[in-house]
Amino acid sequence: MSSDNGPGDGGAEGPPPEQLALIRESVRGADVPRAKPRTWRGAALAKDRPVARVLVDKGVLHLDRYFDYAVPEELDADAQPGVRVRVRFGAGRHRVRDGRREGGGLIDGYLIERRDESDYSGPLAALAQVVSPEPVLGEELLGLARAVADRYAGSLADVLQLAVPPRSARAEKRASPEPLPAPPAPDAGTWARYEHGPAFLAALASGAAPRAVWNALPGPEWSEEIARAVAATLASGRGALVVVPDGRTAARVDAGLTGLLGKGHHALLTADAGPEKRYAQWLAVRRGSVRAVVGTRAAMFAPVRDLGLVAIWDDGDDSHSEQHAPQPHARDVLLLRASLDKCAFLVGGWSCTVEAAQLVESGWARPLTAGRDQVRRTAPLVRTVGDTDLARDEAARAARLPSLAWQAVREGLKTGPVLVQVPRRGYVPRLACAQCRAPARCAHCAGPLQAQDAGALRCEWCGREEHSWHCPECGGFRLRAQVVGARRTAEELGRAFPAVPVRTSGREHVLDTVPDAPALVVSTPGAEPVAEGGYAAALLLDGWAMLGRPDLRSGEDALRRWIGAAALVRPQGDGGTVVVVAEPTLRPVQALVRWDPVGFAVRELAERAELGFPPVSRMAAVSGTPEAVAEFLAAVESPPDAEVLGPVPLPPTLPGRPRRPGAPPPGEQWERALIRVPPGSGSALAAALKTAQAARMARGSGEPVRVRIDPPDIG
DNA sequence: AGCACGCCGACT
DNA sequence: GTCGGCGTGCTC
Repeated sequence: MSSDNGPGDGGAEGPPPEQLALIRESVRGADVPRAKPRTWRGAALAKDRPVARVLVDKGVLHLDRYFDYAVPEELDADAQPGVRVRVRFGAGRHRVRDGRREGGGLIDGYLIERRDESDYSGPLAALAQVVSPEPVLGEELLGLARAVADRYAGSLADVLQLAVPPRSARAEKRASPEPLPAPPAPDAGTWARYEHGPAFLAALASGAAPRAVWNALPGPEWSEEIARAVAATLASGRGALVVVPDGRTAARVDAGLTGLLGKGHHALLTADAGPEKRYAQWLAVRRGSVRAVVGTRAAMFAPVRDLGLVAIWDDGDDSHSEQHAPQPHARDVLLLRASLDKCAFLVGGWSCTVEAAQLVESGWARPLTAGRDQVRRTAPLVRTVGDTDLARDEAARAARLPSLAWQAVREGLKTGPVLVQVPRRGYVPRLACAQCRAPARCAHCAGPLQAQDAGALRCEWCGREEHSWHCPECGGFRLRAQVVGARRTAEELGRAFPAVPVRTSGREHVLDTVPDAPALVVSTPGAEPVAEGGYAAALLLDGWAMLGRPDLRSGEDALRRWIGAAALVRPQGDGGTVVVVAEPTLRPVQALVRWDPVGFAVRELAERAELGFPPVSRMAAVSGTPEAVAEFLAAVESPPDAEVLGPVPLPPTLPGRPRRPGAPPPGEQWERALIRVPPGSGSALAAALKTAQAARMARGSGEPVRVRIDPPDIG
C-alpha cells in the first residue's frame, strides 16, 4: 500500500492491444479475418475515452476481473467512474441485430474507469444502461474493498455487496443537506481520567493520526468519550467513523454526539432503519453532507469523506463478525482503513481482546489506560464463590446458591436494582478436567477434545485420538462435562424475594434501561439494561458454563461478559458489589477480581503465540465434502511454512436449524481442515487460497468448498 | 453457472 | 451431407 504506483494497475502486463489482436488472428489463420468490433462501427460512441472498465457484480465466478465495454454516445455524460451500470454478460446466444451485438442477460455492475482503449482484442459490447448517475463507488471505497477481498481470500464483488447498499431511486432524488461547518474542538471532559487521554484528543484535533487501544473505565461515560473523540476529529476538518456491536449501543453513542454537537454533524447507520432511509443516510455520507458516522458492522464500509478517525467499541463482541462472504471482521476492516487512509484508530472497550493487546505489543498502537487509583475509584467490589465454598455451604446446596450471593442480593436490593447474569441457552457443554476445570485439549495441536460414542477422546481439529489424557495443569486424569441450568436459579431467586419486581432481558425482549429502584433484573450476557444510577449489585452465575466452552476464547469471552455486566454496577465506594460464582483460582476470575482485563489479554496473547493460535498465527478453515476438501488441499499452493490440521468431520446441520457459515447443508456430511501459518505468511496464504478457489470455480468442478480466514469460532 | 463451439459417429 | 452426442472453454 506504500508503493508509489501500486501493483495490478494493469499497465505493465503483455503487449499492446493491436498486437494482441494480431497474435490472435495469426493463430486463428489469416484466411478468417476477425470482424472489426461491430459496436464500434454500428453505434455512435463517446468521443472521449470510449471504453468503460466494468466490474460485473456476479458473485465469485470471475474473481476480481474487469470487463471492458464500449460507451455509447448517449451514455457518455452519465457513464462516470463509480456509477452503477447494467451490461450484457455471458457467452449466451450472440446475435447481431441492427449492427449491435447482443447476448447473455443484463446484469449489474460498477463502472470502474473510463479509458481510451481496451486491451481486449475482441469486439466490445456496449454498456446497456447507466442505472443512475450517482457515483456510489469512489476510489477509496474500491481500494478498501479490494484490500478486504485480498485479506479474506474473497471476491471483490462479494465485498462490494456488503459495502454498497442497494439502490433506492427515491432516496437518490432527495437532496442531501448542506454540510455544517466544523465544530470547535471539545475540552477533554472525562478523558482527563486517562493518562494520555487529553493528549489523544489534542492529537485528533490537530489533524494527526494517533492509534490507541483504549481500556475504558467502568460506568456510562464511555459513550460521551467516544463522542468527544469524534468531535475532536471533526474540529480538524476531517470525518470520523464509529462501529459498535448493536443498535442499542449505537443509540447511546448517538445520544452522546447529539448532546455534544447537536444534530446534523453525524448519521446513524443501523439495520433498524428501512432500506430507503438507510440508503439516504449512506448517500448523505458519501456526498459529504454528513461528516461523522455511528453504526453497526455494515457501517464499517461507510464512505466517510476525508476520514480522520475510525473507532470500534467492544471488538470482542461476535456481532462485529460479518455473516456474509467473505465474513470480514469490523476491527480488521477498520485496521485496513486506518492504514490505507492514514487516519487515527481507536479500539475501545471495558475489556480487552487478545487482538487489541497484540496491536499494542507489536507497537502499532499505544495503550490508552487509566491509572490503578482511577480503576479502584470506579470499579465495584468483586467477590468469588468457588467449589470449595459451595461444598462447605449447606444452605447453598439446598438452594443452589451460596449464602454470600444471597447476602449480596439482599443488601443490594435495599438501595437499588440488582443484576443477575445467566448464560444463554444452547451452548454446547464440553469436556474439562474434573479437578481444575481446565478445558481438555489435544496434546498434538491443542485443539479441543470431544468424547466419541465409544468413550474415546478425539481432537476436533486434527482428528487424532487421545487415549491417555491427563490434565497438563494439575495432573488430573478424570474428565467432566460442563453443566447447564442457571435460568432455574434466577427463577428461584425471584421467588425468594417476592416483594421485589423481577424484570428479564434477553434475546427476545431486550430492555434498554431500568429505573433506579429496587428490582431483580435477570439478563443474558450482552442484553443487560443500563441502570440509571448504576446497579447496587450484580450476581454472575454459572461461570462454569462460560469457561467450559471449548472455544479458544472461552476465558477471554467469560471475562468480557462479566466485565460487561460489572461495569454497570456502582463503584465500590458507593457500595457496588459483584459476586461471581466461579473458582477464584482461574485466570479470568482473578482478572475480574483485580479488574485487569489488559493484563489478562497480554498473558493470553503470549500463550496463544506459544501454542500457534490466532491471532499470532493466522488460520484458514476449509470445509466441504470429504472429496472436495481433499481435492482442494491438494491443489492449494500454500506457503512452505503452512501446517494443515485435519480434516475432521463436522457436526451435521440439523434440519430446520439455522445454518452457520461453513457448516454443511442439512443432510450432508462435511469435513473441515484448518491451515495455519506463522505471522507474516497470512497474505501469502490468503492469495494461495484465492487462486485455488478461483481455479476450482472456473473449472466448475462439482462440489463447493467454503474457505474462511480467521474464523471466529474455531474450537 | 449457462451456453456455444467443435470434433466425432449414425442417419435420411 | 447433416444431425446431434457431450467434452472444453469463455464470458468484454
